[in-house]
Amino acid sequence: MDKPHNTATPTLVNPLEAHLGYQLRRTSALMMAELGARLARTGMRPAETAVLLLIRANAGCQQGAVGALLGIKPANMVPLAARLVKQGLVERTRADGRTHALSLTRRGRVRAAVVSRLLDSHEKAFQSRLDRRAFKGLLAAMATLRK
Amino acid sequence: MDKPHNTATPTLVNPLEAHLGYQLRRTSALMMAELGARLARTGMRPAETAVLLLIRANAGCQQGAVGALLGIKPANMVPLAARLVKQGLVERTRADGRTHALSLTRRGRVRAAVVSRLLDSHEKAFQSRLDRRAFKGLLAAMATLRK
DNA sequence: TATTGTTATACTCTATAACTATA
DNA sequence: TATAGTTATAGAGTATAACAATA
Repeated sequence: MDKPHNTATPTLVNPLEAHLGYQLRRTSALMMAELGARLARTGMRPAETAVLLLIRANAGCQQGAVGALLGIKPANMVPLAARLVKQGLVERTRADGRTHALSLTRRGRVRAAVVSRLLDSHEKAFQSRLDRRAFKGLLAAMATLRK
Repeated sequence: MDKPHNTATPTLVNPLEAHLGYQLRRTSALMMAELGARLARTGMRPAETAVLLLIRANAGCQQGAVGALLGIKPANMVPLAARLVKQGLVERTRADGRTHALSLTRRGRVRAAVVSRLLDSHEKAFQSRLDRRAFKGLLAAMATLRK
């Protein structure tokens, strides 16, 4: 009974296995990593992408409204929006003295089309692992958890 | 047709609504925030909690094995484990010249019992919003997405 | 006075590269 | 030569508090 190199790592018990919070975090992290890899060649971050697509769908919207919908705090929207403006993707026009209306520039529309396709194929890669029923159930369950 | 104060924020269209990646991220963030609030009074972070409970369930395990199971890179395990040791919750014993075996100290076991209860009530608060079928379906769907 | 946006700053988690020591 | 762990550093996202300007 000698004990040689102890080559295989012993399989550990994971007490978090059946926890929603843990599984949501791991699954979300996996998808975010995959998305990040796809977005890398555009130089855009996931958060910037979300904001860009939201502005495309809501031309003239306010910065704060975008943040509220995506769960991004006003203080964190500032540098995020500034980067998009700096890249020439988003245009800010003064709506009144304290509000900025956001719209895509021509270049922003081109970029949005690109990232939209990237995002769609990313989503499809994961959705295709689930049948329609499981997919709908997953979205419904998450909506219930958030309500 | 005058335009008064434009009081209500116009409801925006969210083109990410039906995206798994987006919903997983939002739902995960919600649960993490709730967990963070519960853990606040213990002074522990979510990641530390996960490691602590994993060590409790696998006394004598290696640092690298814990990281591998939780998806934490070796470089990031170092300060995390060091903090647990520093707090007197985890004990490192030299297994061979290059491996550390991790176990809970007496104080670590007490702490683990506390955070375990906190985690259970956190989980229960969310699981109770779903019926058993939806809960099982949710876990199964996430397992499929990760496989 | 309430709302919109801003600045500054800190925290948590993650990522990479280069390194040491041991098997 | 491969493995376990480490150091240093950067990045992404989020949080809070204090503030200015405007309605």
